[in-house]
Amino acid sequence: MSSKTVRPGLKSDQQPEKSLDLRALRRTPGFMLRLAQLKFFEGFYEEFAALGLTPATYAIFAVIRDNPGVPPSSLASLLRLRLPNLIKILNELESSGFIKRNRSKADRRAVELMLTPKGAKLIAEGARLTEPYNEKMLALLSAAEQRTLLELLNRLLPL
Amino acid sequence: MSSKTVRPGLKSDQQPEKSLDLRALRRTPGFMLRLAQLKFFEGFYEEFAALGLTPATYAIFAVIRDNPGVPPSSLASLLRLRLPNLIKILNELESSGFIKRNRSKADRRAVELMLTPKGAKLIAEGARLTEPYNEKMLALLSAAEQRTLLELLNRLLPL
DNA sequence: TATTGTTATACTCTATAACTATA
DNA sequence: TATAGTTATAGAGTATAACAATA
Repeated sequence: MSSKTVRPGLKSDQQPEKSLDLRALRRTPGFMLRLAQLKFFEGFYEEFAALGLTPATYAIFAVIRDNPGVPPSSLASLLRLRLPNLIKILNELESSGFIKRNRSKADRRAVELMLTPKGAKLIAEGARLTEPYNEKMLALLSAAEQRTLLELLNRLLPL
Repeated sequence: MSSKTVRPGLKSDQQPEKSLDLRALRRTPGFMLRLAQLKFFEGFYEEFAALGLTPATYAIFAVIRDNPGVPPSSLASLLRLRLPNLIKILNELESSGFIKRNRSKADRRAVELMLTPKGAKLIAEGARLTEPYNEKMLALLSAAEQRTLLELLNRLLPL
């Protein structure tokens, strides 16, 4: 993976602001979700920097791994990426040798995405970092609470 | 507020992808948090489009309302915005007459942010939309589950 | 004509560097 | 010298329009 994808992220040395009334924002799920997502993404860049994986490429690799032959259009709608933006990422991943594009024989407009052995190796290495990464991000919650949070998010989002 | 801040968002007519193995992503909190945040932000733009409020300006207004005199630096670190990016938003809000900047008498480098009556009126109108908006976004969860989700997010994030 | 993939491109968001004025 | 605010600007993410190939 190219190293330019590794971002610095916000400095983590900033302690929570004191003596401000934040009750309104704390009761705002959308705001709290944004902060939570920032926390996870910043932690991701630190944890997976060595592999050059970003949240987007990690998800792309995982879906292709579990669904070989998935077309770009399905991948885009699933990951909530616009097709042209996904195509740009796929172009980089293909020219770097991580994925392969096959034309479908049934419908020659359609493209079937596959991991190359190099791509399969990369996502396998990434998968080994996933458990400790999630544990670090969720460390402030008990094991039961972690399961509850994940379950509530899944019910909130009809995937 | 300027109408250019109203964004279309993703089409909501896309039904969840069927017959794909998404178990890995469903067990990935970071990915689910991203989807949840997208859902809330897209819903926000629809709900608050008439007022011209964005998630960012809503949060800015709410913090200044509850903490009159708060300096831009505190606001930036609280909302996880870089100071230069916040300044650009504050410039627009001030030239539109929603906020006011005062120089601190104790330290003339410091700026104290206040809402104008026009700004106070706008966030008050926004606040009236907040309850039904949150209820719509969280409709797939029971009232108890909604409270649990919010509590878990708060514990995850030491504000 | 409609659909899949793709390119080109514009816009928004987010980042760093450098400047000012005060301390 | 250090800090708060600001400006300028570059980079990443995300949006639409238009096109080619195929159905």
